[in-house]
Amino acid sequence: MCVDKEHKYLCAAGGILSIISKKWALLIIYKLGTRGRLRFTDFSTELDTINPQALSETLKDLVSEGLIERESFPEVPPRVEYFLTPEGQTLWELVKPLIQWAAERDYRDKDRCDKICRKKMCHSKNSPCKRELQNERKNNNL
Amino acid sequence: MCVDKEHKYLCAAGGILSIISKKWALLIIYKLGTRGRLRFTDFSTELDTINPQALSETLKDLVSEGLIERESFPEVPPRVEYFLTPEGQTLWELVKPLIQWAAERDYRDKDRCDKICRKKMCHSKNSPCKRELQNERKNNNL
DNA sequence: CAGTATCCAGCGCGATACTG
DNA sequence: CAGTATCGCGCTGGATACTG
Repeated sequence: MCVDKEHKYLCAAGGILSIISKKWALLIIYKLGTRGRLRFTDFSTELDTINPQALSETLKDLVSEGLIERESFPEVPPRVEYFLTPEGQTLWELVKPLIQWAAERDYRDKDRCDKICRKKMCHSKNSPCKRELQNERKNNNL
Repeated sequence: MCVDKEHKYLCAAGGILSIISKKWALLIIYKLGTRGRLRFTDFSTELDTINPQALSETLKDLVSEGLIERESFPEVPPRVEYFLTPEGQTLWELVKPLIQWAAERDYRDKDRCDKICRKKMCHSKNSPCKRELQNERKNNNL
């Protein structure tokens, strides 16, 4: 596998992709990078109603990738915290400028942000974008 | 839309995701970043049998994102070249360290590369990985 | 050569209900 | 609280054939 150096690089890129391309993975890393430790439900509220199923899966993936760590406290009610591993922090340092670059692009082209919002981040029922869209539609149908 | 600064950042991340998460987009940028100008069929051979349909769509997306540019020459047979725009080069500069980081991880953990290869990069019929996998299976069935 | 047209499969993800 | 179980849809991307 990964027969030559070139192909190895492609594999590596593929590996990053398989991590990053999960819809919520980068945002989870973003949140942990800026906020520090977070609990399961923190993500639910922070990430604009990601559903527990997708969240659970993505967290597991990131844990098994060694990018975040899970610490559970033997309390009632249970408490679990997630945080970046050193390796995750390294990734975060690389991802941060990427997000900043993206934010600047959006700033220069305001329509982009809206389009992206609609397409990628506003599927969830109660997201701010979704509500705005629903209002728009209402008004258009009048 | 993008109601507050935080949400704007999430949108930006979503924008990056929508670009990057296309299976072949990063690799196209990688190839253009390292090779310079490339033609349509160059990608087909460079990228281990990506199919023309997916390639065509991804290229269009990247063009409409302003990350790459398409130049067609009025010749017979037709010739078309793709290359990074300045904006695309900026992205490439940000993506490069990401890929290097990924390559180093894979180097430390050899199994990772194999797994990723299988999962993400070896779907196409004639990829080196695919052929190796088929051989493996044959041997196991003996 | 540089694509387009079609058809189809897999799965990522959303919604919802349930549990230790 | 921190998840798991189940179901279903839509989109991405693969294979193949065709065209200016």
